[in-house]
Amino acid sequence: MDELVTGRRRTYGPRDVIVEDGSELQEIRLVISGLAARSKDLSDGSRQIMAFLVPGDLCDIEGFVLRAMDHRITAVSETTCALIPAAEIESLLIEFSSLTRALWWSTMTDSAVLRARIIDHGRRDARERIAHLFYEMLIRYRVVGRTTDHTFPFPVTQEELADATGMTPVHLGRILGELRDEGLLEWRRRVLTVHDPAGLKRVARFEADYLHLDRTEARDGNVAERAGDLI
Amino acid sequence: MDELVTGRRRTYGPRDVIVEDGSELQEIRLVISGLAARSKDLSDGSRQIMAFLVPGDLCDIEGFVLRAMDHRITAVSETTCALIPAAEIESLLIEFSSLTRALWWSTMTDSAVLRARIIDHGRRDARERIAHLFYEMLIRYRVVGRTTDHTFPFPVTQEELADATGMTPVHLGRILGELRDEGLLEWRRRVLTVHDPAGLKRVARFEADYLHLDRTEARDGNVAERAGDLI
DNA sequence: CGACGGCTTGAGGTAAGTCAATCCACGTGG
DNA sequence: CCACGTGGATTGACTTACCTCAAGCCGTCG
Repeated sequence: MDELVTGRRRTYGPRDVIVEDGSELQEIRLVISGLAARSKDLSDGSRQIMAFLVPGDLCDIEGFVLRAMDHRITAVSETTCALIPAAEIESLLIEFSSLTRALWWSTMTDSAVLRARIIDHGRRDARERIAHLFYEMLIRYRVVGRTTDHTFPFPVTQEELADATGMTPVHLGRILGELRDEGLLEWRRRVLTVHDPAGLKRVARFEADYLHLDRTEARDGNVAERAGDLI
Repeated sequence: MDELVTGRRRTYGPRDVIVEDGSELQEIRLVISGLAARSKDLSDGSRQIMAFLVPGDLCDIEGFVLRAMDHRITAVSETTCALIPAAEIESLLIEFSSLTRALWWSTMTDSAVLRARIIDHGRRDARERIAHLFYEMLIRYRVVGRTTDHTFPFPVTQEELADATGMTPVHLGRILGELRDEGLLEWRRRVLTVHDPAGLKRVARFEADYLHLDRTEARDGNVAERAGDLI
């Protein structure tokens, strides 16, 4: 690794954007000094910082493996990064078998989902969190071909759902009742039925980018066909 | 991938533990059917589910790469997994250069930190979250050799810190004042001084396992020397 | 039939949010 | 060297989202 960081460097001032949300990358950045932050700006103007990057941390391998960044990296204080050029990385990818690449890709998307969960907990209220989780699960079940409409078995208890969304079973139950009364969904007998997907997506303030469905390197290329109406 | 899943399988009933927290792994599990959850049980009896695993998701590559799991995986409904034996995976690792392995390891520890953040947000209050973040940063700065005592430059604004801990700058400021008044720490002029590391660790309910410091495959093996007193 | 696990409903209580004023340190220019 | 402006921190009064405890309900299974 050391030999890679001897190359080109770049220094960013406080609040400078190091890697833009949505960008496709030609190089990987390694923090040499300073402090940077992974963050996501939400539609309502709030922001969630998901991680701080200290010297020695890599900024954007996910952008490289997944093709597009699903969040932004900014300098907090003055920060200098080593730029590891595309060529160096490409040579790495060549040594990967397709299985290795699939594993790599899978862990990256897992992290992306974790980041989404952090945003949920940090900057969304109970309604939004529940809606977001349900909508995400709907898409994921669709993508793996476990359902073709807006219904799927979701065999968790309210207590488990509360543990996932970081709230009390009691409060979860209340909000669930609201969503039901509003005709958005029904969740009875361990089966979830989404009556109004568009409405659910709206209350969740859902953005699908973090699932990286467009570039699925996995076995099926027909994601659009399976979940296109939801994204 | 398909050819790997033709082998041995195992089925788990609801609430069965699929992979235990802290275990070292001999095989990787792939969810074939059912629903599983990554979760962590906290000392106060509460639990945080960090992700649901649907068919096609891998359970425990992190346990394989990082050596020990930092959380637990349980079946939610009846779940069957394909067991991919160690030998298959070892053969993968052989094709990795040490650089590839370093990258791999780095993304895995990143995910672990993300999971810690989810636990923070879901199951800890403002005090605990702030304390936890500060303590984690202290350790990370120590590990990369940026400080040797309990002081380090932490040049973020209160607003940024609030965005990271998922709260309001106002509330953050109040709690910060409490921690200061209690003599735990001081954070002035962008420099953090931890007066009482043990106390801070206690209010954070900090457990170091998720940082995977024991098995650092990175360039320095002297983590214990650098941060041993904190863990 | 009763028992049990899970869901629902209700009445308070508390942590954290909102809005807004004030304060303080620092930098800049007259 | 002081006046001023600015970004960030602090303080206060009030509101709200969510929690706690506790009782009641309902479907399932023995």
